[in-house]
Amino acid sequence: MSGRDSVSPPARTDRGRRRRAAVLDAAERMFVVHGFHAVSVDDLGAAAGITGPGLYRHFASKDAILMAVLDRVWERLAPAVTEAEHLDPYPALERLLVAHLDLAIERPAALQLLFRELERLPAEYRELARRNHQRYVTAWTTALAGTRADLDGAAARVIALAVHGLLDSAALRGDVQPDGVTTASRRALLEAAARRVLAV
Amino acid sequence: MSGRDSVSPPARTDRGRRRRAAVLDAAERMFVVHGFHAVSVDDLGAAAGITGPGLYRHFASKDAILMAVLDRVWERLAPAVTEAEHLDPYPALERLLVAHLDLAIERPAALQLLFRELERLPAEYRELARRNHQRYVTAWTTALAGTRADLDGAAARVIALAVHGLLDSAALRGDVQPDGVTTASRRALLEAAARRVLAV
DNA sequence: GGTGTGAGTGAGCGTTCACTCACGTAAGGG
DNA sequence: CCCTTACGTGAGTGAACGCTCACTCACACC
Repeated sequence: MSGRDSVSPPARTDRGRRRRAAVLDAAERMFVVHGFHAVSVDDLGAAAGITGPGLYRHFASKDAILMAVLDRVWERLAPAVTEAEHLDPYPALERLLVAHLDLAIERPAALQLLFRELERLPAEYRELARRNHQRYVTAWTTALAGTRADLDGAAARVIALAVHGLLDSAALRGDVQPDGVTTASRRALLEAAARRVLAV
Repeated sequence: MSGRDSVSPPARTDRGRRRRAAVLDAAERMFVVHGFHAVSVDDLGAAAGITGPGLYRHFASKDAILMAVLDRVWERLAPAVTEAEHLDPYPALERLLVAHLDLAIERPAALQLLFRELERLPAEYRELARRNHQRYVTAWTTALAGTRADLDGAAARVIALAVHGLLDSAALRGDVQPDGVTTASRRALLEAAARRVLAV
């Protein structure tokens, strides 16, 4: 992800940039809640304040909107991954945990979206997205296996994915269906739960 | 869930029953992996050995197939919930954990399907499904709050949902994208992780 | 004040989808 | 052996979808 041109005409004005961001915000939320196929371009446009076809001034296709959403998620994660790859296992794990927790609280389940809609992306992009996701999981697995002598690589991978599921889905459900828990205390609860699983 | 007639003509022959089960198996897997909207009735039929329209001999609609899948999941869970509601907190939590773990290993993420596709179900059925799901979460929350003095109800609910996410998504990813971990050891890893979060 | 450009609209095209219908077939009880 | 009935097919229908197109509007800049 990240970088493909031809995906959308670059925004040239402030208004264009704001609209583009509004579309991505709406798309991220709606894709997560309803699924990509269930959201029509008319729905998307309406949620962003324009008509459906108006989207095509900002994005080349409906697929391109999904790709842009995933790009934006990855851009939030990439720095932590790069740092983690150059750190010792323990600080690496800390860095990754904080990054994922931040993202899960701020953009609930955007990562789940990546996994869920992967199959329907254009083939070339899908490979790129898969590689990035694998890089992310590998960073977690390496950091975890390096801090827990009782886990081999395969087991560490299972645990890493379990932690992702823990963070993503709990954050998502709290977001979609408010449950009277403040963001701060949800964050604290999820961090504590994740740390128990990771044993750090 | 469970119980609605008019959803499908009742199967009258053995062949009919086998076909119905085959359709549900295929639907559960495909809906989880690709999402309800991305799976056409022709796809579903083909996966079950018949043509798309042939499905309408066994189910009243595509929605009815989804409902039947969810019914089947709930039937697996309902006994544990009923039992848990009449047990002390600790044995109740054990019972629920084992039931969810079994389901997560055997039918990965079928419960996630419930949550994911809830929005698009017919309204009356959606309410029923929501109530059942809430009953399930409430059983977890009650059992957890009763065994952990440090958690109030809202916090226990967050933790319960976190455990569900942990179990469901890790089991799903292991199923969709095999990772060289045996079912038995995945189960053991997930059980241990869940117990750490629950502190039991 | 005309002119070029980015942003947005409304109508409509081609395709895909869920679903219907008329018809064929195979199996099992009388 | 036939006749009923559940099962399955192939062709077809209406609706919804993604997307294109012709056009309008607002605003910058010479």
